[in-house]
Amino acid sequence: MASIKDIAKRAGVSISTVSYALNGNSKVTKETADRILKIAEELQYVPHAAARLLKTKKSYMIGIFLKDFSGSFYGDLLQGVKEYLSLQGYDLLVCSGQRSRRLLPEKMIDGAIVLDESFPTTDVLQYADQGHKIIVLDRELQHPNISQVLLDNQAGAALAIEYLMEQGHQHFYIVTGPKHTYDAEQRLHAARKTLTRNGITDWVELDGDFTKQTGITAAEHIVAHYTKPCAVFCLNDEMAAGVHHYVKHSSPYIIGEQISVIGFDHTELSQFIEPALATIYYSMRKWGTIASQQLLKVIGNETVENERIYVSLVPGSSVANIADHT
Amino acid sequence: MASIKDIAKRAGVSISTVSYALNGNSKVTKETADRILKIAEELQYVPHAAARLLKTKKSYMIGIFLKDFSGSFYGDLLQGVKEYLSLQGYDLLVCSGQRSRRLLPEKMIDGAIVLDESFPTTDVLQYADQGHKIIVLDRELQHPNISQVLLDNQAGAALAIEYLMEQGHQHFYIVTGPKHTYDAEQRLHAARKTLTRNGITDWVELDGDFTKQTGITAAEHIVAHYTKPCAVFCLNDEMAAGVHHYVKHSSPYIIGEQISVIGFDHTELSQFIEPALATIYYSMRKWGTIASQQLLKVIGNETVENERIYVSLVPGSSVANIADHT
DNA sequence: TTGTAAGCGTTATCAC
DNA sequence: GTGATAACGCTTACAA
Repeated sequence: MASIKDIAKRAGVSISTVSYALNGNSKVTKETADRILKIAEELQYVPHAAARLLKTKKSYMIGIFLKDFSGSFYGDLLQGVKEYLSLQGYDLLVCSGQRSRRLLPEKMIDGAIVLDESFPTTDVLQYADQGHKIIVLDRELQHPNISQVLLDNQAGAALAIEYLMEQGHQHFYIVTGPKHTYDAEQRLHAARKTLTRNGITDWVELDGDFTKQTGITAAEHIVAHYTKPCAVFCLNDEMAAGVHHYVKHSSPYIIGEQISVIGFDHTELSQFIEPALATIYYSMRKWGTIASQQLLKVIGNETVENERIYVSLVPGSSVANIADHT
Repeated sequence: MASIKDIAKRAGVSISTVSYALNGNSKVTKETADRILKIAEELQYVPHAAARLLKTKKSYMIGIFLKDFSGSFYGDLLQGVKEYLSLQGYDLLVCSGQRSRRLLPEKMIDGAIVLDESFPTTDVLQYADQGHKIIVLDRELQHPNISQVLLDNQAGAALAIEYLMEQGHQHFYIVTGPKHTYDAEQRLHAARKTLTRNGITDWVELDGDFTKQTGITAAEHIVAHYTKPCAVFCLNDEMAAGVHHYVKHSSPYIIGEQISVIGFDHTELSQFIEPALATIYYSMRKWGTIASQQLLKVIGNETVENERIYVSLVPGSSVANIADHT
């Protein structure tokens, strides 16, 4: 494990000269620099990241904190983050779990992107107070060292409900998401508001937690109490897939006829199932790109505005048009 | 940003006493230790990871290197790795891309798990030569610092082909995977061998690269040349989903009747589509767990045997039983 | 039981 | 242009 000291010895120069040469400092003559570089090559020299970091206080690594690694949910988001950071000379570390959160205060990473509701807000704020730069994707926080890049959940939920109404629906179910998570709460809030604003009172809320299983459980209830055509707004696609599956295989009803379903997130799954799931689309990749842009700006001490990721409706035959039937 | 120096000053002791207290060394009296701990708390002291690493040469971080973050493919694998490592006091960093590969030689991580065919074998070997510990999930390598945990692709492919034959099939397609990737090559090799061993010569290989799109392209070919019932072995589920989709929506044929399909990997998708996709199952989570167990053993300088992850057949109605028709 | 001091591998500020 | 040397924050003999 060669260090600059070894190189210095071999080249017959001092370690500072080696350091300069390695970092392309023009102080050192091209000749000695070349000689040093060659020796470094021979010795398979690799700088010791921790030592450099200790001195420079810049790791050029960014951490993104996720609740877990499950599902295909984050693939494109990560891809977006990674590509942008890579372009800017930063590395991405994907982290999950309590322990890894210490990477930020321990200064292993230059900044963090948080999409993990189990990451306590008090900790986020404390780190920010200590001068660490953070982008939050899952909560609203006002702090000079924190910036937000949030989904426009409210618009999405409104779009979903309005679409169902346009198709003639009047009887609704909402399958909710995990408590105390930003996206789920926002979606639920906007769905209620949109229904109410349109004078609709006939809706039932069923508990969900964004898993397929709770979609199935919700569907059991809906099927058991079925009396008339209804529309189900699942606060994410995964639950919508659960509803879809149960209705299709364990009920006499047909998705897109008696029972309509719409989801949220436009996951790959939603486009595979049949009939195709109506859902709310947004670009995961863009979300990631913008979040990382913001983070690097914050790190560079630029002031940034909070950003919002816009969403759009993807119609699907999982929603019946019953406008004529009313 | 408090350091042990600040704590020492405040507590009126030396930095070594602080260090001892912080690390629970019994040398220091409970009283002073408590006092120091309390001050550390007040000052919101967090150790500087790089400084500690520089001295101890142990980061207690493990890196797993993936080709990309796409798809839901790795979720359970990562979960398995993370959980085991966490139990053992290690942190997991999920990495992708060239730059991050330097984490290993730069000693930021104590070991690596590689599942990324674009990670050059020469680099892997070089790092191993330099004393770094590595587990490979995607190639066969003999080196004291490297251990392998490989899927039993050959058994899986044989199971798939045998299943198709049991169901009476005699006319085959194989949709292949990306060139030069271990899993794809192994699967293809075993499929050919199994067919040949059973005296079957009627099969056609169509190029694929594990994406849905190449499944669709393959399906176009199969449909265009359709003359008699046939069975398609896709070397992964994603392509099988592509075949499935195309046949279902853009051909007069029916999956599980004229055209049978079997995949590999037992992805979530495979169980959502209809008719359910026959496929080859293995536990991603177990793969991850075993890989991380092996890695920690290698790091602890234990010698380990290479491991294999076993697979099993998951029948599905995507495969027709045409035994009676022959 | 506590303090002193060396050292981990770099970078960076000075002299020379 | 090059070389000592201090410093980054921590651990750990060794001394007191």
